[in-house]
Amino acid sequence: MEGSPQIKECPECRKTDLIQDYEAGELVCEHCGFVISPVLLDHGPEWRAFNTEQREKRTRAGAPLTWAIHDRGLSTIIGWSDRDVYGRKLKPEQKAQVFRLRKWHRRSQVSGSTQRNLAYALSELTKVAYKLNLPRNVLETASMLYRRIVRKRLIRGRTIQGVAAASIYMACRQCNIIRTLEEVAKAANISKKEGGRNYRFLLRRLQNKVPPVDPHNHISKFINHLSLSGDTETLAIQIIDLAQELRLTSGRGPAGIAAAATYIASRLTGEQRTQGDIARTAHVTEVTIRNRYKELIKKFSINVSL
DNA sequence: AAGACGAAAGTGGTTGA
DNA sequence: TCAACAACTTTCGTCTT
Repeated sequence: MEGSPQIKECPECRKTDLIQDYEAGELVCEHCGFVISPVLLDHGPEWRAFNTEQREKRTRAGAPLTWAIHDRGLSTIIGWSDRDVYGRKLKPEQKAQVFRLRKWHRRSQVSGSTQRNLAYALSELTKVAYKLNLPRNVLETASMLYRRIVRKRLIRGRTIQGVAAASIYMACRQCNIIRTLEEVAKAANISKKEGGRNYRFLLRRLQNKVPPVDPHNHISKFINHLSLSGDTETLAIQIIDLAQELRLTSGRGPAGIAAAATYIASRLTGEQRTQGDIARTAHVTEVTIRNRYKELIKKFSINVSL
């Protein structure tokens, strides 16, 4: 994997208050809001330490443990050079022994069809997560899900790509990272339809409780994309709060609600964006935004002259 | 001329008999 | 398995700014 150079300061305002926004998959300057890089990779360990004691306890040698590699990243590899630890050449009989060891070591690592399947699937998960700029914990969650699916023998009759995409999507939902089914399906090279089918299947069989998408989670993404101000964001969030209180959100697509709230907020703060612009970032149509926001302003009776 | 509006027909999925 | 249904989309002609 090619390494991206570590960016330390904002190219816009030269400040170093950079924030890693994993939800949007972006590196953002806290000072001026400049989005430095839309591609963000998490190279950190899988744990976090909040004080020195925890740091000491958790720090350890070796790569972080991960669910995303079939043996959890715990492998030790037998080296290929025929020399011992002191760099001396091995005797012929030792050489033969090491050769046999290597052979069986390699065979034992990925053994059996389930293991091979798992290894392939987990690399597939990693690829998809990488394409979608997902944070580490989503990939870990997806990998865990996939392991459960394999254990329950639910793969039969389904493609690895399909199940992998569904796992990723479910993991996103559980971690409150907003990615549409369409985005995930595209990254996994399958159709939205197939992704949806697999996802529903998993939902039924795993009996996972997946919280419905909260419209709030969409807002910051929309605001960023449309380069709107914090005021507008606050306002949009308030609008959604109100809408939820008035029970205007149930049964409606959360993206549509969030888009409508963003639209109203943008008009109220005078930072107008067209319905078309918002529709494109929200992946809904103008008509849906219109329907939602008509409903909203009717019930709100805050008939600000929009 | 661009954007907003709304009617009408179509789509894909859910539900309940 | 099928029909009814709700939410959403697509398309298109009209109105508003």
